[in-house]
Amino acid sequence: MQRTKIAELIRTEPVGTEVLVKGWVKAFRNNQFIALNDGSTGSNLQVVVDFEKMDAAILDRIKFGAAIGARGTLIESQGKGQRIEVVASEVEIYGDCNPEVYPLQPKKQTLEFLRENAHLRFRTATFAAVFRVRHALAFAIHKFFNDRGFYYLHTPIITASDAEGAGEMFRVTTLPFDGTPRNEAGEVDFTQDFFKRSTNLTVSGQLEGELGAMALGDIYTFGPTFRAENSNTTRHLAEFWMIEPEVAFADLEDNMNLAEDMLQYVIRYALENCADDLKLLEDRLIEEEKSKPQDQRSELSLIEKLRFVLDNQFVRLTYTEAIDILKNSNPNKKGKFQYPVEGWGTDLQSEHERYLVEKHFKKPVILTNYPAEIKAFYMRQDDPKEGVPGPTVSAMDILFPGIGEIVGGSQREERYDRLVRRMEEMHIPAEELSWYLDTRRFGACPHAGFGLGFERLVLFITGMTNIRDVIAFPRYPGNAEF
RNA sequence: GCCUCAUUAGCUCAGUCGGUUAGAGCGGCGGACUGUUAAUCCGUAGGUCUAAGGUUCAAGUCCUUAAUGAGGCGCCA
Repeated sequence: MQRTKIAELIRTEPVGTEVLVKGWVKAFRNNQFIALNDGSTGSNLQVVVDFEKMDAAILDRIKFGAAIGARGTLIESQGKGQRIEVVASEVEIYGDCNPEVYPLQPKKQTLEFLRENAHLRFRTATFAAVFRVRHALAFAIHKFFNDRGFYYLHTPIITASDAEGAGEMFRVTTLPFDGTPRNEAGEVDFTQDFFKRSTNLTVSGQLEGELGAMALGDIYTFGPTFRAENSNTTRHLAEFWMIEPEVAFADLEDNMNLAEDMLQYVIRYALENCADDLKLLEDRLIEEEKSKPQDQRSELSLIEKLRFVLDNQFVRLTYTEAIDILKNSNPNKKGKFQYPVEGWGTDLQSEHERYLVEKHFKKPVILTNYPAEIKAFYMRQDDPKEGVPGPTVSAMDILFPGIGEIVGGSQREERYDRLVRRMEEMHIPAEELSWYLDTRRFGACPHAGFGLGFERLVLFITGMTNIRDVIAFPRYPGNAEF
């Protein structure tokens, strides 16, 4: 007999038919009622067994966590709390689960405990919901770009370019640590390495992405990204997934529109396709915040927050405008900022970004036209503008409440001379990036793109608070478990 | 990397001013009940108080160092 998934049964409710269901025991109440979950939905299916007729040896093996199959008739539930249930005529045990040694318990477990048992945490309702939503978001991103005529470009994971300055890199090598080959100058001789040169894991697919965009028009990447920064926060991972669209014949305005459309599209997709899981995550968040003082709780529920992002345009303002707002803000005047906002030209601290997003505007904010000094070499140099103290670039950062920077992007500097001059100023070796500069020598065009931290998006949409809880097996300083 | 806080039963936590035998809930185990919904009821076992050193007549409690975890900051997506 063909097994039916629980999500299918709940959707179609084929009352009166014989069904076979397979899943894991989430509860066994009253020696009679099995709550069965197979991962197809957060909802459990109630399987009713007749303990007087059932083999006692089987009955005894129906434990929390055990994998079982149950065959029987699907009926309208005789009890409250669910619409349908299966009256089992036969129960088969596939895998026992000894409660004396099984780390999980049918109770609330802390996220910290589950993080240490990441190999088992998919089995909890919260994490199953997180990973179903994560899947839906990944799918929605591909759908969004595909429907708009973007091509999914796989940029390399191993890269020889060390010139981006996007962060510390993980070295990739097959050279031995003991007796590492040296050249005459005493330096490590990378000509003997696998690639005959020094290589690292990628910190960004952008430069390669730009190459694709110069022929395919609109491309995006969606792949693993590695940063060897010693970052210990709830927003950073050493291995994370990044989405990087790159669009030919586009300027900063187009770039902002694309990013805002994409974020709203995937949030709408999640609301429409993950309603049950989002409700579960919303309830979890409410429960978690009960232990917090009133003023630290969220003003909006999770689903309200997501709808709010859909219903409101993101605020767009320049760095220069943001500095003015911050300078004149109450916390700045009263000395409440740890880093007082004094002048134009320094980077914003996360407390400043939080103030703008969470207190001043209370909605997502796109900050643009940052000082050139604090941004990457490839960003397009703006024309001087009245009231702006120094040179700026066509950069944009999208700031989300609770997350901070979720998107960072820019219009790219397509003018060869200006790009090369900027690289010289920033001591970036042009010869190493000659392939990149070729895009500016042959058929250059205005273009723009951005990077979206996928886990930060998942974090925002699931209402989880630690990025280590929205990726299956998080990698961060001191931890590469599982 | 810096700052703050934490570490007591399988899990979540309480433990008073340093003072006799370290407690609770959940979970486990045994039993009862049998239309339950975190099932309920009765009984029961379970502890190197993170580690090492120190102060003291006496340390879960005070001090030092370390490990691990959490949160904040920096770096950023």
